[in-house]
Amino acid sequence: MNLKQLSNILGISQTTVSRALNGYPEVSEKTRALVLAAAKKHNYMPNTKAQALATGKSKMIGFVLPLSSQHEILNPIFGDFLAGAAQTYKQEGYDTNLALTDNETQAETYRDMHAKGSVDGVIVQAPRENDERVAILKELGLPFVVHGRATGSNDYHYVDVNNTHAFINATNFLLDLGHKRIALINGNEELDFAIRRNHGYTQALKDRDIDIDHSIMFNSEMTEHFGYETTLKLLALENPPTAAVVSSYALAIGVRRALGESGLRIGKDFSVVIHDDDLSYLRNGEAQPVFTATRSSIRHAGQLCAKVLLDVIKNPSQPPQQVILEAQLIVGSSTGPAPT
Amino acid sequence: MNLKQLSNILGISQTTVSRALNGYPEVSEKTRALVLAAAKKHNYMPNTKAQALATGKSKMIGFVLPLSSQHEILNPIFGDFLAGAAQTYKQEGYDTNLALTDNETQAETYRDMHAKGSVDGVIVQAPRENDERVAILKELGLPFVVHGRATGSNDYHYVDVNNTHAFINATNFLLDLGHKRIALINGNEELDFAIRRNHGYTQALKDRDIDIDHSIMFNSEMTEHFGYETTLKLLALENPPTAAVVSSYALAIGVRRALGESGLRIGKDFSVVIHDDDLSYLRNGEAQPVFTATRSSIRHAGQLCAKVLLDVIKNPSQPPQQVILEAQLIVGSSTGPAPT
DNA sequence: TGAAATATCCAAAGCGCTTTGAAAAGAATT
DNA sequence: AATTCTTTTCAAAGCGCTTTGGATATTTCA
Repeated sequence: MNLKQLSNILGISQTTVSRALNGYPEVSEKTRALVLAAAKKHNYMPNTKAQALATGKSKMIGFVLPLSSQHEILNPIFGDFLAGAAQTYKQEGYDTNLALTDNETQAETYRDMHAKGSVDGVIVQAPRENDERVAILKELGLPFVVHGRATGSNDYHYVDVNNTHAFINATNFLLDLGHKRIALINGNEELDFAIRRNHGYTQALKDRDIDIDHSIMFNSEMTEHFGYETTLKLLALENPPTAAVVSSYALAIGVRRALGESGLRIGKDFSVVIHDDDLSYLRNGEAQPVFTATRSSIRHAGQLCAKVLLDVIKNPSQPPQQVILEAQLIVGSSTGPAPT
Repeated sequence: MNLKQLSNILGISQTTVSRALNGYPEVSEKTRALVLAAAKKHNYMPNTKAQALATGKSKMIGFVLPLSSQHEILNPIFGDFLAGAAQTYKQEGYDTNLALTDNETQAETYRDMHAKGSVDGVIVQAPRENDERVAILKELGLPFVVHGRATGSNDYHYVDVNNTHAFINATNFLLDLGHKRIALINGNEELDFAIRRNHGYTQALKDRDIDIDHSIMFNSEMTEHFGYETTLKLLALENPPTAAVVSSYALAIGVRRALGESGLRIGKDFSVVIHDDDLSYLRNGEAQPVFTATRSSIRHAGQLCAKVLLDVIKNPSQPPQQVILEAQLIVGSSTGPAPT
């Protein structure tokens, strides 16, 4: 069933049917009702391709998924973020288009998407220092918003968590419990959020005149395995830390495993504060949090990103919208006073 | 840059340019080379919408994500599956279209996608008993393949793991270690795979003349929390089991937490065999598996589903392609002889 | 009642591509 | 050299929609 057929059935021109469907005022309420009823009856829906071609808007938002760096992106974070974002798009009639690439051709993918006219806007994930994607998207004039921040320029739209502040808080929380030697287990240090978390951690220590010990600061892929291995290393030190700030729930699972195998009780012999993205699948407890954490819902971030992007699509030449979310400190059972 | 502009630049008709680009034989190699060079130079890519409209093929595969049932779908499994599938599509020039819906209108969403002409085929996830989606898609004539199986009819394309066999193996492994009382912690019992796993488990017990005790069989959402709670319940029984077969890694993390808090050593005091989807993000160990598991890569399943779907799109009226994958039993450190 | 204003509708063009059917050019055959 | 057969190219139609500009019907006002 297409427009032509529907208008034939109704004995009305395509123009009028189209207008009736799209809510234009120059059509009487009587015929509009007729049209709407017929459309529903015959289950008519406008062909999106034809619509896109005629209007010049594709009504699609693009996501680019890098394939090679599996751990960083292809993770539960992505799913939750996407769910939040897509949900928001949907309300405005936008669809979601996924494009996979290897890391090298990622920027190229944005260029292609634009050339092919398949999206009206895109979201940039996991920005790095001076991320080239930002430059390219600006050059193309394709609306975009960054989830996170790309250190370097600052004139673009983004939604980010205040990572620095979150990790200052996390570290302070442990310091207040009397911990003096606190490790950091963090994400890959090319990524902006990891850099900021490193900063927050060191900042908090400096503020209490505690020397930074780089041998208990770790940056890598945020896997369970890395959390596990790192914790074993830490415990094997001659002067092991009594606590750690850990950048994700997945890492923390590895930390807990290592502690368990070493016979240490979490929250008693060793304290852990994590950053909790509040993933719907991997919840940090239900009513009661398990790990003490700085929590910030990634799904909510997805919703905000989407909202901003839709706004930017509507009105492209507006000043940068920059949203900073504050993580909330929640206390679980993974922290306790420093052992004496 | 569009076809018209490009052909103007070249001084060649649109027809010839289009043919040159699409590899048709009725164009000389000389002009083809010219066209290709110019296209690359001006970064020309055909507008997908126009192409789709002209050809009647959208070159898009649809995924429907139910929103309300967060745990079951919006999880790492989905990400990995999608990555595998999308990777395969991409090789054939297909894009991925994501549609979110609440659970109730899920079938409706497939209908809409088809009416709007936005996809050439779809994948059905997490089938239930006599899943209505299968019926609808057949009625629409929209190519589809099911990931998993929808008990009931059997004349459709699917890719599935041999869940029954996997759980027979898992249970037997524990039985061989001398465990007599083995719990089952499994997914929601409306889902086909959970039903089959239940069958496999009971089958193995029956084969050894062990009575089925429904009070140590659990079906629900496969969350860490459910794993944790269930294990605490099991340990509180007057006659607690000495082992469990667990349907996912996430569940098993909860099981391990409960064991740890109860002072039980996993693989010594209590054995656990899991089903491991080999997720790229949540790996069950690296070189050495942590949990003893029946492993079957969900990403691989995604690739296979995609391959089948592309094949079906090309040749819609073929006999059902039905792929059954066998899970591989891998031995980790979560299992040991039954305590005496 | 007639002119002006307004409300309703429609025919046709155009979005950027593919593809048919025909024409032009070149090669092969007599 | 004239004819036939291939190869190469092109003009134009069509995919299903939106939208412009104009036509027709209806209402309003003098």
